[in-house]
Amino acid sequence: MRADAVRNRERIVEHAVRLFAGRGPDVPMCEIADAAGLGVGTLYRHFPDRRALAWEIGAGALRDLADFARGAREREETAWAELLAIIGHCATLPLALAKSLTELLPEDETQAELEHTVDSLLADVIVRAQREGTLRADIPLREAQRLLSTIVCRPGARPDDYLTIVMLDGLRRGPG
Amino acid sequence: MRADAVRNRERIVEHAVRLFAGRGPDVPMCEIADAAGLGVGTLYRHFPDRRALAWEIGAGALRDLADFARGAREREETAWAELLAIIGHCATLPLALAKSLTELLPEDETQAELEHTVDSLLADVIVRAQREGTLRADIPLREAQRLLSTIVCRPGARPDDYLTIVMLDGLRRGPG
Amino acid sequence: MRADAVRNRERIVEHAVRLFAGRGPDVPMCEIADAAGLGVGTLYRHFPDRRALAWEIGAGALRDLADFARGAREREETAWAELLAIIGHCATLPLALAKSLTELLPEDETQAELEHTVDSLLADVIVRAQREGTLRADIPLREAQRLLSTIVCRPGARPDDYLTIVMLDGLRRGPG
Amino acid sequence: MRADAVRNRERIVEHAVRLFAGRGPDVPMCEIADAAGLGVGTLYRHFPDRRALAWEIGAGALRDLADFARGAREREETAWAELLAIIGHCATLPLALAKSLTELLPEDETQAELEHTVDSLLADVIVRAQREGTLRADIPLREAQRLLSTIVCRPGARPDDYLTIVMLDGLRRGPG
DNA sequence: CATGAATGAGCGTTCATTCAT
DNA sequence: TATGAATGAACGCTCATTCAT
Repeated sequence: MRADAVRNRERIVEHAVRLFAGRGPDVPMCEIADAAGLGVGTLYRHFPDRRALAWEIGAGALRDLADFARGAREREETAWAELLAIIGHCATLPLALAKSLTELLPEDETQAELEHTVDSLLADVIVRAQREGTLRADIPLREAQRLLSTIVCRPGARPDDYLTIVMLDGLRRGPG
Repeated sequence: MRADAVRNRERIVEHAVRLFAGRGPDVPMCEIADAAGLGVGTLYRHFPDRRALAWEIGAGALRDLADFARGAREREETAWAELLAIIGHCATLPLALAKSLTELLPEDETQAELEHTVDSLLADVIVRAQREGTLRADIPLREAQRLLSTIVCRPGARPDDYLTIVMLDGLRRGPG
Repeated sequence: MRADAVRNRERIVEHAVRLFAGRGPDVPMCEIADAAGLGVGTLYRHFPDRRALAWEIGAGALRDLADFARGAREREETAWAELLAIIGHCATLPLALAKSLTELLPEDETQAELEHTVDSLLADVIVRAQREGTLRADIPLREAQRLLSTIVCRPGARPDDYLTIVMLDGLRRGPG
Repeated sequence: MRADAVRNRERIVEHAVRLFAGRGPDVPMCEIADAAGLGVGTLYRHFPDRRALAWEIGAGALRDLADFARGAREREETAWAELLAIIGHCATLPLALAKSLTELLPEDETQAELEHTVDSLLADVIVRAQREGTLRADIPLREAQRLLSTIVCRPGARPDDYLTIVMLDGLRRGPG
């Protein structure tokens, strides 16, 4: 792929993220193209339809998250610390956006696989944190996953906002 | 207003709630009309545009919430119990929907006033719960409001789901 | 017909004239009804459709014009004076409106007959004026009719405005 | 702009003139598009709404008129001859149409300017014709302008029809 | 490969007309 | 008889997508 084609693709994603976030999931495709300084045709060459573009954004975030989660395992001492790191990192990703975009659009193979990978990685940290006694153990894995993903996919989530703090306080150790 | 017109109006709102919730804020107006077994014209006679319909739904939920909050104050012994009751009641209202709908649409007088009423009522419970020592006091009022509204406006929020439980555990008494 | 029904009918025509004139031939029927302080149903009881209402207005003006033209013949000494009187009277009728309304709508029996009556009366004055030597005779009857009707059906026509004056100067006696 | 796009634009205007003239200012936009052998979308790409299309037509006529009036000044010997030439030329322009279209639609900057230009050019010829003694001088400039524009913006105006002839006879020299 | 013109299905909305109340 | 609620066809306009240049 030619260097400028790569640059174009990146420009598109970049501006799409900005516009989707700022103006909702219905921004006209041609505004995205305009913002990226390209013709619509070029946009459609890179992404065959709106779905593809949306998913590119979602996939990017999920890939990034998966990478980070793998790295965290090596960097951090405890599973709890991993969890904190992951939550912190999530705030830097357009997860709320990714969620709203992928919710709208029907699933496919790759999508399912990537989401599954992320789920597994999270499940892994959760289980280990519960085993090491830092994460309360009275919550079923499935529910813990949903809970964390809800927290982390809020629009405007920050790693140190009150909701996150309170939730972590509620999650630490256990209800006793 | 004629009896059947009232019934029609109710049918419209009812089906609109269902469809907005199930298919997002962009459901075609004519599908809403169809679902209610009416012509589009009838829908538009009752609600001059999509905004009006959306706001009817949002306003309905907020009014209900405000009524309930006032009632809770008389029924419950402690502010904490009030809070639990309110959160429980919220799960019966289409608040996530209301939020997503009103976010889309520009503000107006009544809207602002109603939202302000709800805010005040919530602020009131929060402050009293902090005073009585059941709600942790290290969270500024404003932030507590945002936090609660985030919890309660989640799509699919339930008064007894894990997220709510954990959050309440995190909120009770304090961080110490 | 009951007295109030007559009053209603008159009110409708009256307000229809005002609204057609002020807001063009597309004013919604229900605005006309509103303006007359009646329900649409009542309007439709009196006039089966928009055409009927439009034609009522046109017919009213034409009838009035025909009556006046007949009267003028008795009151005035010369055909030229009749012509002046008729033109003067036309300015008091909503002729421009009538024209724009009847232009839009397909012809019918009565309509044709009434228009024919008016045409005949005008033709009569024209011919007599040409005979008596006050109206230039180098204009074919048909053309003179069209010319006069154009002058007289202008929106905002006045019997003493410059266009009328100049035209009458051009018409008097002849080109020689 | 691509060559075929230019052609399309011209085709649109051309058919719009025909249809507006034949069927009034409310012809459905999609009929205009159909007549031009194009999709509605194409029509709307060239003219963002009905107003824009209407104004294109009006502006075209006014521009043409202004150009012609300037040229006439050089070509003709007397102001009266200029006037005749201008009136003759007007009959080739869709002025009645332009008038009916621009009446419907609110003013803007360019529109006002263009109309002002035309007014000035006409005023100029009128004043000079009155000075040279060929145009009767007992009509105020403003009124002469209105009078001429009424004559010339009639639907179906012809430079040699009786109304024009009579009016010119009425205007020549003076009332004496 | 990039462009942006063309397409047309689809949605929001209006309004003439009908008819239950 | 008067009313105004209901209807739905029709129109203006948008935008995803295609494809000629």
